Amino acid sequence: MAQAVKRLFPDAKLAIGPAIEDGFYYDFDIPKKLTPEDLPRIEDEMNRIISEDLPIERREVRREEAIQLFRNKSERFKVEMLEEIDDERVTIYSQGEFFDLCRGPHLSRTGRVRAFKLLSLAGAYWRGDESREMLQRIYGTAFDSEKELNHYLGAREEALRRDHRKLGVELELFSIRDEIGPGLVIYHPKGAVLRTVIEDFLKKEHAKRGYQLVISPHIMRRDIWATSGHLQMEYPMYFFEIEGQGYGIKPMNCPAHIMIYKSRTRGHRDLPLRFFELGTVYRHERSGVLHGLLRVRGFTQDDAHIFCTMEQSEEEINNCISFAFEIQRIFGFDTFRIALSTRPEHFVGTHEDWEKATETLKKALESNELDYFIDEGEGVFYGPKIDVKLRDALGRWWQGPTIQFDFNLPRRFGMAYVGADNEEHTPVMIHRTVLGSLERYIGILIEHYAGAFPLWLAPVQVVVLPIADRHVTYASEIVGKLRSRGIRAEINQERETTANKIRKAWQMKIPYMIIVGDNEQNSNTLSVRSLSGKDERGLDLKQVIDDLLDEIESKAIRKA
RNA sequence: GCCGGCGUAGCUCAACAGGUAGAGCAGCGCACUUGUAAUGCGCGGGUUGGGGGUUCGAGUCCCUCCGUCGGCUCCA
Repeated sequence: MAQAVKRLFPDAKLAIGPAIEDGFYYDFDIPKKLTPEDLPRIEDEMNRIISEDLPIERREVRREEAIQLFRNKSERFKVEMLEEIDDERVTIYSQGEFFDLCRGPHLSRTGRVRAFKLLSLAGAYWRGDESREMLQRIYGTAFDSEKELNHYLGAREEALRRDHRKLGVELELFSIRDEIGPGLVIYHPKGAVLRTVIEDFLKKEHAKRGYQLVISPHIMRRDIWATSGHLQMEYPMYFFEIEGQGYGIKPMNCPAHIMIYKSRTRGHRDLPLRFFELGTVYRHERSGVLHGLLRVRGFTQDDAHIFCTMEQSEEEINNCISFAFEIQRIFGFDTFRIALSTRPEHFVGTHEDWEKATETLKKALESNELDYFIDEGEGVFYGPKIDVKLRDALGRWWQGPTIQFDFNLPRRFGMAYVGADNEEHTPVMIHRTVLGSLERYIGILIEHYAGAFPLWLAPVQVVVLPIADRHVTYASEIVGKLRSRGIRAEINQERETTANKIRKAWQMKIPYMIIVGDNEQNSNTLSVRSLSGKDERGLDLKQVIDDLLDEIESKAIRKA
């Protein structure tokens, strides 16, 4: 591709162009601004290069020699890269008039490229550094056969169909509107039901495990954010004044939980203390990063802070880990990728604290026999953390739970407990979530299930469809009975054909349709049609209710 | 925030190279009383994201702001 770009745009300067998970990209500095219309042109040129079937040659040269080579072509990015490479020898691949610095390996000839497609254009900073120049990046992908390429492109379309932003509107779950503001979610009735179901479930599960529910205000004095260190870290917050006093909208819930801890003297027998809050926080995210429910400015975390002794911390973290995975499995996720993030460049606290905390997290992961990888320098400023990524039905990875160690806040807030030795000690603090944020998690669920939620989560579980007006009374009775058993049921009494009512229920991904006409009314039975199209007739209402309740209770996962 | 694309009715989209906006779905009304993925007819609906400019004339061209999409950086 780079060769094609160089042929079409001789002024283009090559930056970097690696292979990525499902394709490749290349960054260029081109005076002309590329538009999507340029992609087919570049593809044409690429096809020409493929049909030329140029041999691809690997050559090993001294670093100095390579620098000279690229300097002659005034490829400043390549020169910059070479100047920072430690190896004395580097490899250069060439094909026809084109050559590039690359570790390899490559195909033997350009004619070996089978199926490829350029996908998109994007801006990208040179070396990913915000302060460096913006380059133009071209994304593409390549496969061994047209078939595989088409399969990949099909998967991309499927992902588009499942896009939670699209489904969120179609299924009337939520919206984000200009008038309200970017990154601010309004939940419509159906979305609010979904969220409430998740919240109630979380509250119950936390109570089971010894967490205490707490609630804290959305705004807190500016000073407390100085104590916590958010101010000094220039955390992206919103600030304002009330009667001359500075306030900030909370971007985290920790200070309030710490205040609850500090509301009385704590002894070692009080610990561990586990405070859980569905805490709505606001963060001033930069406009370019907002993305549907996955990245918003206001969101609710299923947040908890555990205060304990150093000795207790390992067990507490173990429990957090098993809690998180248990819940994730119930929601239908069973494949994970776990990252342990270590000390970042900017941090508070001492080196020793960081090491101790990181070790504890490591030990907890290892004792749970979980595979993980180390994300060097990716910790939060206040402590190292474990991040869990979830794999969805389409094989994509999403940010899920996080468990963060914190030696710093307890010290900053002067927290203490009286130990068995009758001396004051500083407790250890653990921040953790099970889902992450409700907004993001709901977004992930929508995409994972393509909107067809398991019964226990479905905003509308059953829709009752009377065939004609004379069946409405009977249908309403059924709805009433379902509702009295806590089943979320609705009636569609539009004067429409049954086929159309079924189509609408199907579009709304309602798990079950109960259809009643003369046959059912006369025999006091029902017909049940499932979302997947299964059709059963002459059923008994009591039995249907029991079956529905069983399925809800079991939180069974259905295939989307 | 940065680079680029886009912004027409609630939704999906149309309107030749500038000549004062159209369709389907949805909504409303009427008819139909219906048996498992769209019944028919009719009606209403837009100061073309906001503001400014060029022009006799702007949805169309230019500037600017806002939003959004794809990335980068950042992140629950």
